[in-house]
Amino acid sequence: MSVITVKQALSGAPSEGATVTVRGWIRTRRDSKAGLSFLHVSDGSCFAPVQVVAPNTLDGYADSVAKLSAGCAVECTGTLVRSQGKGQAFEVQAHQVTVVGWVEDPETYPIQPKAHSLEYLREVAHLRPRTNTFGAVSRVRQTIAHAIHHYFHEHGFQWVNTPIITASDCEGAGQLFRVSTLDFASLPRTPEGKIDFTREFFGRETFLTVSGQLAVEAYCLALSKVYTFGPTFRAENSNTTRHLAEFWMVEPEIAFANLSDDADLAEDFLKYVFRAVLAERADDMAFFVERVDKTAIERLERLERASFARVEYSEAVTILEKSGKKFEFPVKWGLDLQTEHERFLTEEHFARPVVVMNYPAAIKAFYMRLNDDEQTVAAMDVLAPGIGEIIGGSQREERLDVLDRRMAASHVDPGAYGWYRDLRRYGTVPHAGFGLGLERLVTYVCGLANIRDAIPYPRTPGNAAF
RNA sequence: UCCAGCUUAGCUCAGUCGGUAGAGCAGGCGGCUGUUAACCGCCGGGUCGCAGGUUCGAGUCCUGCAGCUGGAGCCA
Repeated sequence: MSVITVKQALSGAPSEGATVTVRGWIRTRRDSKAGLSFLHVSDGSCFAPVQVVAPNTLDGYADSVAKLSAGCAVECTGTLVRSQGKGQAFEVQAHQVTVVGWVEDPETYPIQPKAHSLEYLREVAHLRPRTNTFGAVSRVRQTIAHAIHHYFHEHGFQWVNTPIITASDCEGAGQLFRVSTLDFASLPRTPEGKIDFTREFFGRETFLTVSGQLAVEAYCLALSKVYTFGPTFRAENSNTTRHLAEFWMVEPEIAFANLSDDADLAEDFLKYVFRAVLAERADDMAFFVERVDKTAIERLERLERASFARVEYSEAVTILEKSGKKFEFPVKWGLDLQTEHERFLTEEHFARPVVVMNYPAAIKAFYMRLNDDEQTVAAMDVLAPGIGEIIGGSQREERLDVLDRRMAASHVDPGAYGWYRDLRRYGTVPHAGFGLGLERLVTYVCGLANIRDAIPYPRTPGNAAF
Protein backbone atom coordinates (compact mmCIF):
# COMPACT_ATOMS: atom_id res chain seq x y z
CA MET A 1 0.00 0.00 0.00
CA SER A 2 1.31 3.44 -0.87
CA VAL A 3 -0.15 6.82 -0.09
CA ILE A 4 -0.42 8.83 -3.27
CA THR A 5 -1.79 12.23 -4.23
CA VAL A 6 -4.93 12.77 -6.23
CA LYS A 7 -2.72 14.10 -9.01
CA GLN A 8 -0.80 10.83 -9.11
CA ALA A 9 -3.97 8.75 -8.98
CA LEU A 10 -5.49 10.58 -11.94
CA SER A 11 -2.40 9.91 -14.02
CA GLY A 12 -2.42 6.23 -13.12
CA ALA A 13 0.70 6.36 -10.91
CA PRO A 14 2.30 4.28 -9.52
CA SER A 15 0.69 1.67 -11.81
CA GLU A 16 -2.60 0.25 -12.92
CA GLY A 17 -3.75 -2.42 -10.47
CA ALA A 18 -1.64 -1.09 -7.59
CA THR A 19 -3.10 -0.87 -4.12
CA VAL A 20 -3.05 2.79 -3.14
CA THR A 21 -4.31 5.13 -0.45
CA VAL A 22 -5.64 8.61 -1.19
CA ARG A 23 -6.43 11.14 1.52
CA GLY A 24 -8.50 14.24 1.16
CA TRP A 25 -11.85 15.94 1.51
CA ILE A 26 -15.17 14.93 -0.03
CA ARG A 27 -16.46 17.22 -2.76
CA THR A 28 -19.57 15.22 -3.70
CA ARG A 29 -21.10 11.83 -3.05
CA ARG A 30 -23.45 10.12 -5.46
CA ASP A 31 -25.10 6.81 -4.70
CA SER A 32 -26.00 4.25 -7.31
CA LYS A 33 -28.54 1.47 -6.93
CA ALA A 34 -25.99 -0.78 -8.51
CA GLY A 35 -24.69 -0.91 -4.95
CA LEU A 36 -22.03 1.77 -5.25
CA SER A 37 -21.22 5.21 -3.97
CA PHE A 38 -19.12 7.57 -6.04
CA LEU A 39 -16.95 9.81 -3.90
CA HIS A 40 -15.13 12.75 -5.37
CA VAL A 41 -12.08 13.30 -3.19
CA SER A 42 -9.90 16.39 -3.47
CA ASP A 43 -6.51 16.96 -1.83
CA GLY A 44 -5.32 20.16 -3.50
CA SER A 45 -2.58 18.49 -5.54
CA CYS A 46 -4.34 19.37 -8.78
CA PHE A 47 -7.59 20.90 -9.96
CA ALA A 48 -9.61 17.72 -10.43
CA PRO A 49 -10.81 15.42 -7.66
CA VAL A 50 -10.29 11.67 -7.89
CA GLN A 51 -13.31 9.39 -8.06
CA VAL A 52 -13.37 6.71 -5.39
CA VAL A 53 -15.86 3.92 -6.08
CA ALA A 54 -17.11 2.47 -2.80
CA PRO A 55 -19.29 -0.68 -2.96
CA ASN A 56 -21.99 -0.98 -0.30
CA THR A 57 -20.45 -4.27 0.78
CA LEU A 58 -17.63 -2.42 2.55
CA ASP A 59 -17.39 -2.90 6.31
CA GLY A 60 -19.53 -0.29 8.03
CA TYR A 61 -20.75 1.18 4.73
CA ALA A 62 -24.11 2.31 6.11
CA ASP A 63 -22.53 4.26 8.95
CA SER A 64 -19.63 5.73 7.04
CA VAL A 65 -19.74 6.00 3.24
CA ALA A 66 -23.52 6.37 3.05
CA LYS A 67 -23.39 9.38 5.37
CA LEU A 68 -20.53 11.27 3.77
CA SER A 69 -21.24 14.84 2.73
CA ALA A 70 -19.22 17.68 1.27
CA GLY A 71 -16.22 18.58 3.42
CA CYS A 72 -15.72 15.28 5.25
CA ALA A 73 -12.09 14.13 5.53
CA VAL A 74 -11.46 10.58 4.35
CA GLU A 75 -8.70 8.08 3.80
CA CYS A 76 -9.49 5.64 1.02
CA THR A 77 -7.52 2.51 0.21
CA GLY A 78 -8.21 0.51 -2.91
CA THR A 79 -7.08 -0.58 -6.34
CA LEU A 80 -6.07 1.99 -8.92
CA VAL A 81 -8.06 1.03 -12.03
CA ARG A 82 -9.01 2.47 -15.40
CA SER A 83 -12.38 4.15 -15.02
CA GLN A 84 -15.48 2.50 -16.45
CA GLY A 85 -17.17 5.89 -16.54
CA LYS A 86 -16.46 9.02 -18.52
CA GLY A 87 -14.75 12.05 -17.08
CA GLN A 88 -11.57 10.51 -15.71
CA ALA A 89 -8.98 8.04 -16.90
CA PHE A 90 -8.33 6.40 -13.54
CA GLU A 91 -10.27 5.92 -10.34
CA VAL A 92 -9.85 4.08 -7.06
CA GLN A 93 -11.91 0.93 -6.46
CA ALA A 94 -12.15 1.12 -2.68
CA HIS A 95 -11.44 -1.73 -0.28
CA GLN A 96 -11.68 0.49 2.74
CA VAL A 97 -12.96 4.00 3.41
CA THR A 98 -12.06 5.54 6.75
CA VAL A 99 -13.79 8.72 7.81
CA VAL A 100 -11.05 10.76 9.47
CA GLY A 101 -13.18 13.82 10.20
CA TRP A 102 -16.93 14.28 9.90
CA VAL A 103 -18.73 17.49 9.01
CA GLU A 104 -20.63 18.30 12.16
CA ASP A 105 -23.79 19.60 10.49
CA PRO A 106 -23.93 19.08 6.72
CA GLU A 107 -26.83 21.48 6.37
CA THR A 108 -24.81 24.44 7.57
CA TYR A 109 -21.44 23.51 6.06
CA PRO A 110 -20.57 26.78 4.34
CA ILE A 111 -19.07 25.27 1.18
CA GLN A 112 -21.59 23.56 -1.04
CA PRO A 113 -21.06 21.93 -4.41
CA LYS A 114 -22.40 24.95 -6.23
CA ALA A 115 -21.36 28.40 -7.31
CA HIS A 116 -20.82 30.70 -4.37
CA SER A 117 -20.22 34.40 -4.73
CA LEU A 118 -16.66 35.52 -4.08
CA GLU A 119 -18.02 38.07 -1.60
CA TYR A 120 -19.62 35.32 0.43
CA LEU A 121 -16.48 33.20 0.33
CA ARG A 122 -14.46 36.08 1.80
CA GLU A 123 -16.61 35.70 4.89
CA VAL A 124 -15.50 32.08 5.20
CA ALA A 125 -11.85 32.63 4.33
CA HIS A 126 -10.81 29.62 6.40
CA LEU A 127 -12.92 27.28 4.28
CA ARG A 128 -12.73 28.88 0.86
CA PRO A 129 -9.51 27.02 -0.09
CA ARG A 130 -11.79 23.99 -0.41
CA THR A 131 -13.51 25.51 -3.42
CA ASN A 132 -12.44 25.05 -7.02
CA THR A 133 -11.69 28.74 -7.39
CA PHE A 134 -9.49 29.19 -4.35
CA GLY A 135 -7.73 25.89 -4.81
CA ALA A 136 -6.84 27.04 -8.31
CA VAL A 137 -5.77 30.51 -7.15
CA SER A 138 -3.55 28.95 -4.48
CA ARG A 139 -1.80 26.69 -6.93
CA VAL A 140 -1.30 29.51 -9.45
CA ARG A 141 0.05 31.73 -6.68
CA GLN A 142 2.50 28.99 -5.71
CA THR A 143 3.63 28.59 -9.32
CA ILE A 144 4.10 32.35 -9.64
CA ALA A 145 6.05 32.61 -6.38
CA HIS A 146 8.24 29.71 -7.37
CA ALA A 147 8.78 31.11 -10.86
CA ILE A 148 9.85 34.43 -9.35
CA HIS A 149 12.50 32.80 -7.21
CA HIS A 150 13.53 30.53 -10.04
CA TYR A 151 13.89 33.36 -12.53
CA PHE A 152 16.12 35.34 -10.23
CA HIS A 153 18.15 32.34 -9.18
CA GLU A 154 18.75 31.41 -12.82
CA HIS A 155 19.86 34.97 -13.56
CA GLY A 156 22.33 35.20 -10.69
CA PHE A 157 20.25 37.31 -8.30
CA GLN A 158 20.50 36.90 -4.55
CA TRP A 159 17.39 36.98 -2.39
CA VAL A 160 17.98 39.53 0.37
CA ASN A 161 15.69 39.39 3.39
CA THR A 162 15.29 43.03 4.27
CA PRO A 163 13.66 43.79 7.61
CA ILE A 164 9.92 43.85 8.23
CA ILE A 165 10.35 46.28 11.11
CA THR A 166 11.89 49.56 10.10
CA ALA A 167 12.90 52.73 11.86
CA SER A 168 12.75 55.08 8.92
CA ASP A 169 9.53 57.02 9.14
CA CYS A 170 9.34 57.92 5.46
CA GLU A 171 10.73 55.08 3.40
CA GLY A 172 8.79 56.40 0.54
CA ALA A 173 5.21 57.29 0.14
CA GLY A 174 2.57 55.57 2.18
CA GLN A 175 1.16 55.60 5.69
CA LEU A 176 2.94 53.27 8.08
CA PHE A 177 1.70 50.88 10.72
CA ARG A 178 3.32 51.62 14.05
CA VAL A 179 5.13 48.83 15.89
CA SER A 180 5.05 49.50 19.60
CA THR A 181 5.42 47.75 22.93
CA LEU A 182 4.48 50.82 24.96
CA ASP A 183 1.55 50.60 27.37
CA PHE A 184 -1.09 52.72 25.66
CA ALA A 185 -2.96 53.10 28.94
CA SER A 186 -0.01 54.98 30.47
CA LEU A 187 2.39 56.26 27.86
CA PRO A 188 5.87 57.30 29.07
CA ARG A 189 6.43 61.04 28.70
CA THR A 190 9.45 63.24 28.26
CA PRO A 191 9.86 66.24 30.58
CA GLU A 192 8.30 68.31 27.78
CA GLY A 193 5.23 66.10 27.92
CA LYS A 194 5.79 64.38 24.58
CA ILE A 195 5.70 60.61 24.19
CA ASP A 196 9.08 59.19 25.20
CA PHE A 197 9.91 56.85 22.34
CA THR A 198 13.28 55.99 23.86
CA ARG A 199 11.26 53.66 26.06
CA GLU A 200 10.17 51.67 23.02
CA PHE A 201 11.46 48.13 22.57
CA PHE A 202 13.97 49.30 19.96
CA GLY A 203 14.71 52.54 21.79
CA ARG A 204 13.02 54.52 19.02
CA GLU A 205 9.86 54.70 16.95
CA THR A 206 9.43 51.73 14.64
CA PHE A 207 7.03 50.78 11.87
CA LEU A 208 6.19 47.97 9.50
CA THR A 209 8.02 48.29 6.22
CA VAL A 210 6.34 49.82 3.18
CA SER A 211 9.21 48.75 0.92
CA GLY A 212 12.50 46.91 1.15
CA GLN A 213 13.98 48.98 -1.64
CA LEU A 214 16.23 51.36 0.26
CA ALA A 215 17.66 48.54 2.35
CA VAL A 216 18.19 46.28 -0.64
CA GLU A 217 20.08 49.02 -2.50
CA ALA A 218 22.93 48.51 -0.04
CA TYR A 219 23.18 44.84 -0.98
CA CYS A 220 22.86 45.70 -4.64
CA LEU A 221 25.97 47.86 -4.33
CA ALA A 222 27.91 44.81 -3.21
CA LEU A 223 26.25 41.77 -4.77
CA SER A 224 25.25 43.44 -8.07
CA LYS A 225 21.96 41.60 -8.63
CA VAL A 226 19.58 41.22 -5.70
CA TYR A 227 15.89 41.13 -4.89
CA THR A 228 13.55 41.24 -1.95
CA PHE A 229 10.39 39.17 -1.77
CA GLY A 230 8.30 39.46 1.34
CA PRO A 231 5.37 41.04 3.09
CA THR A 232 4.81 44.76 2.84
CA PHE A 233 2.42 46.97 4.77
CA ARG A 234 0.56 50.13 3.87
CA ALA A 235 -1.82 51.81 6.31
CA GLU A 236 -3.58 53.70 3.52
CA ASN A 237 -7.34 53.90 3.77
CA SER A 238 -7.71 52.41 0.31
CA ASN A 239 -10.96 50.65 -0.51
CA THR A 240 -10.43 49.33 -3.99
CA THR A 241 -10.22 46.07 -5.89
CA ARG A 242 -6.44 46.39 -6.17
CA HIS A 243 -5.20 47.50 -2.73
CA LEU A 244 -4.36 45.52 0.37
CA ALA A 245 -2.99 46.76 3.69
CA GLU A 246 -0.71 43.69 3.78
CA PHE A 247 0.66 42.30 0.56
CA TRP A 248 3.73 40.61 -0.85
CA MET A 249 6.14 42.57 -2.96
CA VAL A 250 9.02 41.61 -5.22
CA GLU A 251 11.74 44.23 -5.60
CA PRO A 252 14.74 43.44 -7.79
CA GLU A 253 17.66 45.86 -7.83
CA ILE A 254 20.49 45.77 -10.38
CA ALA A 255 23.86 47.56 -10.31
CA PHE A 256 25.61 49.17 -13.27
CA ALA A 257 22.18 49.56 -14.84
CA ASN A 258 19.97 52.33 -16.16
CA LEU A 259 16.23 52.72 -16.67
CA SER A 260 16.28 50.95 -20.00
CA ASP A 261 17.97 47.92 -18.40
CA ASP A 262 15.32 48.06 -15.69
CA ALA A 263 12.50 47.98 -18.25
CA ASP A 264 14.19 45.10 -20.08
CA LEU A 265 14.34 43.16 -16.82
CA ALA A 266 10.69 43.87 -15.98
CA GLU A 267 9.53 42.64 -19.38
CA ASP A 268 11.70 39.52 -19.46
CA PHE A 269 10.74 38.68 -15.89
CA LEU A 270 6.99 39.03 -16.42
CA LYS A 271 7.09 36.92 -19.56
CA TYR A 272 8.97 34.20 -17.71
CA VAL A 273 6.31 34.10 -15.02
CA PHE A 274 3.52 33.96 -17.60
CA ARG A 275 5.25 31.07 -19.39
CA ALA A 276 5.62 29.17 -16.12
CA VAL A 277 1.92 29.50 -15.32
CA LEU A 278 0.88 28.38 -18.79
CA ALA A 279 3.19 25.37 -18.61
CA GLU A 280 2.51 24.25 -15.04
CA ARG A 281 -1.11 25.19 -14.33
CA ALA A 282 -3.00 24.37 -17.49
CA ASP A 283 -5.76 22.69 -15.47
CA ASP A 284 -6.36 25.67 -13.20
CA MET A 285 -6.11 28.17 -16.03
CA ALA A 286 -8.71 26.17 -18.00
CA PHE A 287 -11.04 26.53 -15.02
CA PHE A 288 -10.50 30.31 -14.91
CA VAL A 289 -11.35 30.48 -18.61
CA GLU A 290 -14.54 28.52 -17.98
CA ARG A 291 -15.78 30.24 -14.83
CA VAL A 292 -13.90 33.45 -14.15
CA ASP A 293 -12.48 35.12 -17.26
CA LYS A 294 -12.85 33.68 -20.76
CA THR A 295 -9.68 35.41 -21.93
CA ALA A 296 -7.37 34.30 -19.10
CA ILE A 297 -5.24 31.93 -21.16
CA GLU A 298 -5.18 33.80 -24.45
CA ARG A 299 -4.21 36.97 -22.60
CA LEU A 300 -1.17 35.29 -21.06
CA GLU A 301 -0.23 33.75 -24.40
CA ARG A 302 -0.51 37.11 -26.12
CA LEU A 303 1.51 38.94 -23.46
CA GLU A 304 4.17 36.28 -23.51
CA ARG A 305 4.65 36.84 -27.26
CA ALA A 306 4.09 40.58 -27.68
CA SER A 307 6.81 43.09 -26.93
CA PHE A 308 5.80 45.71 -24.41
CA ALA A 309 5.28 49.20 -25.80
CA ARG A 310 7.60 51.86 -24.42
CA VAL A 311 6.66 55.48 -24.32
CA GLU A 312 8.04 58.63 -22.74
CA TYR A 313 5.75 60.31 -20.24
CA SER A 314 5.84 63.45 -22.38
CA GLU A 315 4.85 61.43 -25.43
CA ALA A 316 2.06 59.74 -23.45
CA VAL A 317 0.66 63.15 -22.54
CA THR A 318 0.71 64.15 -26.23
CA ILE A 319 -1.07 60.91 -27.19
CA LEU A 320 -3.74 61.57 -24.58
CA GLU A 321 -4.17 65.19 -25.66
CA LYS A 322 -4.55 64.19 -29.32
CA SER A 323 -6.80 61.22 -28.58
CA GLY A 324 -9.97 63.27 -28.79
CA LYS A 325 -11.22 61.35 -25.77
CA LYS A 326 -13.03 63.20 -23.04
CA PHE A 327 -11.37 62.48 -19.74
CA GLU A 328 -12.79 63.30 -16.35
CA PHE A 329 -9.39 64.47 -15.11
CA PRO A 330 -7.19 66.97 -16.96
CA VAL A 331 -4.26 65.86 -19.08
CA LYS A 332 -1.34 68.24 -18.80
CA TRP A 333 2.42 67.89 -18.67
CA GLY A 334 3.38 67.89 -15.01
CA LEU A 335 0.27 66.15 -13.72
CA ASP A 336 0.28 62.46 -12.84
CA LEU A 337 -1.58 60.08 -15.11
CA GLN A 338 -4.96 59.07 -13.75
CA THR A 339 -6.39 55.57 -13.88
CA GLU A 340 -8.56 56.52 -16.87
CA HIS A 341 -5.49 57.79 -18.74
CA GLU A 342 -3.50 54.66 -18.02
CA ARG A 343 -6.41 52.52 -19.14
CA PHE A 344 -6.68 54.39 -22.42
CA LEU A 345 -2.99 53.96 -23.15
CA THR A 346 -2.72 50.27 -22.36
CA GLU A 347 -6.20 49.09 -23.36
CA GLU A 348 -7.06 51.26 -26.35
CA HIS A 349 -4.09 53.09 -27.83
CA PHE A 350 -1.43 50.36 -27.53
CA ALA A 351 -3.67 47.40 -26.66
CA ARG A 352 -0.78 45.68 -24.87
CA PRO A 353 1.42 46.33 -21.84
CA VAL A 354 3.04 49.73 -21.88
CA VAL A 355 6.10 51.00 -20.05
CA VAL A 356 5.74 54.73 -19.41
CA MET A 357 9.13 56.29 -18.69
CA ASN A 358 10.65 59.51 -17.42
CA TYR A 359 8.02 61.26 -15.35
CA PRO A 360 8.11 64.85 -14.10
CA ALA A 361 10.43 65.06 -11.12
CA ALA A 362 7.92 66.96 -9.01
CA ILE A 363 5.47 64.07 -8.80
CA LYS A 364 7.99 61.31 -8.03
CA ALA A 365 10.05 60.19 -5.03
CA PHE A 366 13.34 61.75 -4.00
CA TYR A 367 15.47 58.67 -4.72
CA MET A 368 14.65 58.57 -8.44
CA ARG A 369 17.45 59.72 -10.72
CA LEU A 370 17.19 63.23 -12.10
CA ASN A 371 17.53 63.29 -15.89
CA ASP A 372 19.78 65.73 -17.75
CA ASP A 373 16.78 67.92 -18.60
CA GLU A 374 16.48 68.60 -14.85
CA GLN A 375 12.71 68.32 -15.32
CA THR A 376 12.13 64.59 -15.31
CA VAL A 377 13.32 61.56 -13.36
CA ALA A 378 14.18 58.11 -14.63
CA ALA A 379 10.98 56.48 -13.35
CA MET A 380 8.81 53.90 -15.07
CA ASP A 381 5.40 52.35 -14.64
CA VAL A 382 4.46 49.12 -16.35
CA LEU A 383 0.78 49.30 -17.22
CA ALA A 384 -1.18 46.21 -18.19
CA PRO A 385 -4.60 46.08 -19.86
CA GLY A 386 -7.32 45.37 -17.37
CA ILE A 387 -5.39 46.01 -14.19
CA GLY A 388 -3.37 49.18 -14.69
CA GLU A 389 -0.09 49.67 -12.88
CA ILE A 390 1.48 46.32 -12.19
CA ILE A 391 5.08 47.46 -11.73
CA GLY A 392 6.60 50.75 -10.61
CA GLY A 393 10.33 51.29 -10.82
CA SER A 394 13.17 53.70 -11.40
CA GLN A 395 16.84 54.27 -11.85
CA ARG A 396 18.11 55.48 -8.48
CA GLU A 397 19.90 58.76 -7.89
CA GLU A 398 23.52 57.69 -7.42
CA ARG A 399 25.06 61.22 -7.25
CA LEU A 400 25.30 62.45 -3.68
CA ASP A 401 24.96 66.16 -4.45
CA VAL A 402 21.88 65.63 -6.59
CA LEU A 403 20.37 63.26 -4.00
CA ASP A 404 20.85 65.86 -1.29
CA ARG A 405 19.13 68.48 -3.42
CA ARG A 406 16.22 66.14 -4.11
CA MET A 407 15.89 65.24 -0.43
CA ALA A 408 15.80 68.90 0.52
CA ALA A 409 13.17 69.62 -2.11
CA SER A 410 11.08 66.72 -0.79
CA HIS A 411 11.56 67.80 2.84
CA VAL A 412 13.28 64.53 3.70
CA ASP A 413 15.61 64.74 6.68
CA PRO A 414 19.12 63.72 5.45
CA GLY A 415 20.04 62.89 9.03
CA ALA A 416 17.67 59.94 9.01
CA TYR A 417 19.31 58.62 5.84
CA GLY A 418 22.98 58.70 6.78
CA TRP A 419 23.46 55.10 5.74
CA TYR A 420 21.61 55.65 2.48
CA ARG A 421 23.83 58.65 1.67
CA ASP A 422 26.90 56.53 2.53
CA LEU A 423 26.12 54.31 -0.44
CA ARG A 424 26.69 57.37 -2.63
CA ARG A 425 29.89 58.23 -0.82
CA TYR A 426 31.55 54.83 -1.05
CA GLY A 427 31.79 53.38 -4.53
CA THR A 428 28.49 54.57 -5.92
CA VAL A 429 27.30 53.23 -9.27
CA PRO A 430 24.22 53.72 -11.41
CA HIS A 431 21.59 51.22 -10.36
CA ALA A 432 17.90 50.61 -10.87
CA GLY A 433 15.04 48.44 -9.73
CA PHE A 434 11.31 48.03 -9.53
CA GLY A 435 8.50 46.83 -7.29
CA LEU A 436 5.90 44.27 -8.27
CA GLY A 437 2.87 43.47 -6.15
CA LEU A 438 2.51 39.69 -6.03
CA GLU A 439 -1.24 39.83 -5.50
CA ARG A 440 -1.71 42.19 -8.44
CA LEU A 441 0.12 39.69 -10.59
CA VAL A 442 -1.97 36.79 -9.26
CA THR A 443 -5.15 38.80 -9.81
CA TYR A 444 -4.10 39.57 -13.33
CA VAL A 445 -3.00 36.06 -14.27
CA CYS A 446 -6.16 34.44 -12.92
CA GLY A 447 -8.48 37.08 -14.35
CA LEU A 448 -9.89 37.87 -10.91
CA ALA A 449 -11.84 41.08 -10.36
CA ASN A 450 -10.73 41.71 -6.77
CA ILE A 451 -7.26 41.50 -5.23
CA ARG A 452 -8.82 40.24 -2.00
CA ASP A 453 -9.26 36.90 -3.70
CA ALA A 454 -5.57 36.63 -4.61
CA ILE A 455 -4.28 36.29 -1.02
CA PRO A 456 -5.41 33.74 1.59
CA TYR A 457 -6.43 36.18 4.31
CA PRO A 458 -6.86 39.69 2.91
CA ARG A 459 -6.19 42.66 5.18
CA THR A 460 -8.09 45.79 4.21
CA PRO A 461 -9.34 48.80 6.18
CA GLY A 462 -11.71 47.50 8.83
CA ASN A 463 -11.02 43.86 8.09
CA ALA A 464 -8.44 41.66 9.80
CA ALA A 465 -10.69 38.72 10.63
CA PHE A 466 -9.14 35.25 10.53
C1' U B 1 -11.77 59.51 2.74
C1' C B 2 -15.55 60.90 -1.31
C1' C B 3 -19.63 59.15 -4.70
C1' A B 4 -23.12 55.24 -5.96
C1' G B 5 -25.52 50.63 -5.22
C1' C B 6 -26.84 46.46 -2.31
C1' U B 7 -28.59 43.80 2.47
C1' U B 8 -35.15 38.52 2.00
C1' A B 9 -34.16 30.59 4.10
C1' G B 10 -27.48 27.51 5.24
C1' C B 11 -26.18 29.48 -0.19
C1' U B 12 -27.89 32.04 -5.05
C1' C B 13 -31.93 34.96 -5.91
C1' A B 14 -37.45 36.47 -7.09
C1' G B 15 -41.09 39.26 -4.50
C1' U B 16 -45.74 43.61 -9.40
C1' C B 17 -49.54 49.13 -7.31
C1' G B 18 -48.02 49.08 0.22
C1' G B 19 -52.28 43.99 1.89
C1' U B 20 -48.32 39.60 6.69
C1' A B 21 -43.02 35.15 2.13
C1' G B 22 -41.47 32.21 -2.89
C1' A B 23 -38.05 29.27 -6.29
C1' G B 24 -33.48 26.68 -7.25
C1' C B 25 -29.42 24.59 -4.71
C1' A B 26 -27.99 22.52 0.11
C1' G B 27 -30.23 19.19 4.27
C1' G B 28 -33.79 14.81 5.70
C1' C B 29 -36.90 10.73 3.68
C1' G B 30 -38.30 7.76 -0.63
C1' G B 31 -37.65 6.35 -5.99
C1' C B 32 -34.23 5.65 -10.17
C1' U B 33 -29.39 5.28 -12.21
C1' G B 34 -21.37 3.20 -13.45
C1' U B 35 -22.78 8.12 -11.54
C1' U B 36 -20.00 13.07 -13.18
C1' A B 37 -22.00 20.29 -9.41
C1' A B 38 -26.97 13.48 -11.79
C1' C B 39 -32.37 13.03 -12.14
C1' C B 40 -37.84 12.53 -10.02
C1' G B 41 -41.29 13.04 -5.63
C1' C B 42 -42.26 14.55 -0.56
C1' C B 43 -40.73 17.18 4.02
C1' G B 44 -38.38 20.57 7.47
C1' G B 45 -36.26 25.47 7.08
C1' G B 46 -37.52 33.13 7.69
C1' U B 47 -36.93 38.71 13.92
C1' C B 48 -37.06 40.35 5.26
C1' G B 49 -29.30 44.03 8.23
C1' C B 50 -30.43 47.34 12.83
C1' A B 51 -33.25 51.59 14.97
C1' G B 52 -36.94 55.04 14.22
C1' G B 53 -40.95 57.31 11.10
C1' U B 54 -45.40 57.57 7.58
C1' U B 55 -49.82 54.33 7.14
C1' C B 56 -55.71 50.90 9.06
C1' G B 57 -51.55 47.91 7.24
C1' A B 58 -44.31 48.20 5.43
C1' G B 59 -39.88 43.07 2.58
C1' U B 60 -41.96 47.27 -0.43
C1' C B 61 -42.22 54.41 1.08
C1' C B 62 -39.04 58.11 4.30
C1' U B 63 -34.79 59.16 7.90
C1' G B 64 -30.53 57.57 10.57
C1' C B 65 -26.90 53.78 11.56
C1' A B 66 -24.07 49.34 10.37
C1' G B 67 -21.99 45.92 7.01
C1' C B 68 -20.78 44.62 2.11
C1' U B 69 -19.84 45.72 -3.07
C1' G B 70 -18.43 48.88 -7.16
C1' G B 71 -16.13 53.55 -8.89
C1' A B 72 -12.56 57.62 -7.49
C1' G B 73 -8.19 59.26 -4.80
C1' C B 74 -3.42 57.03 -2.98
C1' C B 75 -0.34 53.19 -4.90
C1' A B 76 2.33 47.66 -5.86
